[in-house]
Amino acid sequence: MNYIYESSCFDLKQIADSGQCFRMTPVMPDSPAFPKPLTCESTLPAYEIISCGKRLIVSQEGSHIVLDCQEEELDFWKNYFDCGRDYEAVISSINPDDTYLLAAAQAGRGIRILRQEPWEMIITFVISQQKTIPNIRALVNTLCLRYGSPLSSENEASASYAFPTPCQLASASLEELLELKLGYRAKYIHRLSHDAAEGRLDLLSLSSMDYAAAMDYLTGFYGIGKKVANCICLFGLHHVEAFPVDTWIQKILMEHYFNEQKYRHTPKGSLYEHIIEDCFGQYSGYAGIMQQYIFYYERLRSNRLN
DNA sequence: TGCCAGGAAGCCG
DNA sequence: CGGCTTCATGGC
Repeated sequence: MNYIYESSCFDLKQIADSGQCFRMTPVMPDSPAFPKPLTCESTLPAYEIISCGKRLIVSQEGSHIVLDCQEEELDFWKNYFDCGRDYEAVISSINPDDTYLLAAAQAGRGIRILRQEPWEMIITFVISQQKTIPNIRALVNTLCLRYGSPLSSENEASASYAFPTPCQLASASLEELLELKLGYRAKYIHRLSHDAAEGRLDLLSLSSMDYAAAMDYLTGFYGIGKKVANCICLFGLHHVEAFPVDTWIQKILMEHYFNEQKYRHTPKGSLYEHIIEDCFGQYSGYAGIMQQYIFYYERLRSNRLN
């Protein structure tokens, strides 16, 4: 069934390119799942998304977002896209002196911070370390095909697969994971799967924690450092105050927010934290959204969006 | 054209 | 701070 959601701050392609979700699969116009266009001409991007074992076909024509899903799952998907938040207001709150952030938010004004499954985010961002985004996509997809459950479908050949549960992933041996070219991340994934399957990593409890507690909890596990924990918090637990610092963000902070004089006495180890506090602390409680704008913008300008 | 060094949404010991 | 899996990319 098709449902329409209206928003001027929503862009499927920007969301797909924003580096938070690696399972938005473009649906080809020749596919039977491709949505019938509202108007005759525009048949632009359509994507399939699987989350929590649910399936959505989503497409867009201007400010009309077409959600093709079961009626009882509509609220789930609206929540997934963070439809309860006023992104117009977020952008309006940007400090007018910060011209870089203004430009970034303008370029990525259709970005949403998705509410993805915590377990999927844990594994996805453990995989992400020292990998390119296309590479991450391929690896996550492989895990789903190999270990995930197919969703109910007429023909099995074109079935969509859910992200594997902890138990399903734990069924893979370390050698098996190494064959998938996961490299040194294989041992992290192997142990995390067993931790989750056997209850040492308590996903339910994790979901009830606030940002600080979740960071503390997550970084206690093998293979999860501060950066990955922040990504899990931001994209899996919707702690939008989380501000992951990767190599792109480091570059941006140094090029656009660093001041030689101001930080000349700041220890190198805490430099980024200080810059973030000084420049993004004013967006108290939602700085992570600004992080996404600048991350997307820098990659867009570098022509690195694939 | 072919090769190699540097780097990729980092983390562990 | 060195090491780590693999591999697409850019410079020479």
